[in-house]
Amino acid sequence: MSRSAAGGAGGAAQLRETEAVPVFAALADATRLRLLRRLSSGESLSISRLSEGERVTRQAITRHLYALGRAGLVRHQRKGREQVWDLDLKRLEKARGYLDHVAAQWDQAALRLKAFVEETEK
Amino acid sequence: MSRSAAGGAGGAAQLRETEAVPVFAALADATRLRLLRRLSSGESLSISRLSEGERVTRQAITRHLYALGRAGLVRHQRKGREQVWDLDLKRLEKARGYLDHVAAQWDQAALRLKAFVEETEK
DNA sequence: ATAATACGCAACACAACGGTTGCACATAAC
DNA sequence: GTTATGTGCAACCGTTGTGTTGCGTATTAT
Repeated sequence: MSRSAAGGAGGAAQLRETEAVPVFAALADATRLRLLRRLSSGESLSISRLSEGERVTRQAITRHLYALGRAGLVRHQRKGREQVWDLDLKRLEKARGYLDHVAAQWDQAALRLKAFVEETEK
Repeated sequence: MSRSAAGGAGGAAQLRETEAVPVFAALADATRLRLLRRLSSGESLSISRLSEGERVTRQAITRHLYALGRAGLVRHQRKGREQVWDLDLKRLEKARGYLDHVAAQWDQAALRLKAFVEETEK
């Protein structure tokens, strides 16, 4: 275990949670998680390329990509007749903060629960 | 930063991602995040208690709690005329694994992207 | 016994989500 | 110039999610 920052001074906790919602929503889909994973290779990929192997239409993939984009996880860029997508590292790092924050919250909960049990068993 | 475990041997990645979906879906709501936070105190809370301060009806809260329950994050228990809810620590730890997994994936993506840039700038 | 509290169930409304199809348009490729 | 490829746009549809209201039932308090 051991998590340092994130849950520390719980000042901005409230605000962070609301900010985290769109991120979690974006991650709540298997197709989108796959897209993110493919983009994690570091290679920019076009919509058609990203549609290969998926069982849904290109249009569906396009929508998923924009969904990820709205959450700030990916960006796109025109390249000839193609539209290529990349991870947005800056925002991604911020999003990671949300994950860490929630994880830290759960760690603290675990500690508190253990304390509860110990006190009860006294 | 620096993250060690969690994403380590990325063998079960595919499987984990699908398992993670319901968890992320459960976290993709401000009300549910608040409920989780309140339950993180370690104290078992009834539906009525958890409804206090929220701007939606008790029924809405009930549904949110069951949504969290379906994702395996919380459990409930009958106590007289009340139904009290707790965090499900065991499952919670597993869910934390999902968060760490995704976070680790992003870290690796960052490294790959840096490598990409360096190679391009040669 | 009566009243207050805590909850369960069911029906309903509405918006959001995920996916599809059909077609138009722009850019490469030949 | 023609053809093939990659996208964009819009309409449409079924499902799921979120919230409500109304009412019934169980438990606790007085």
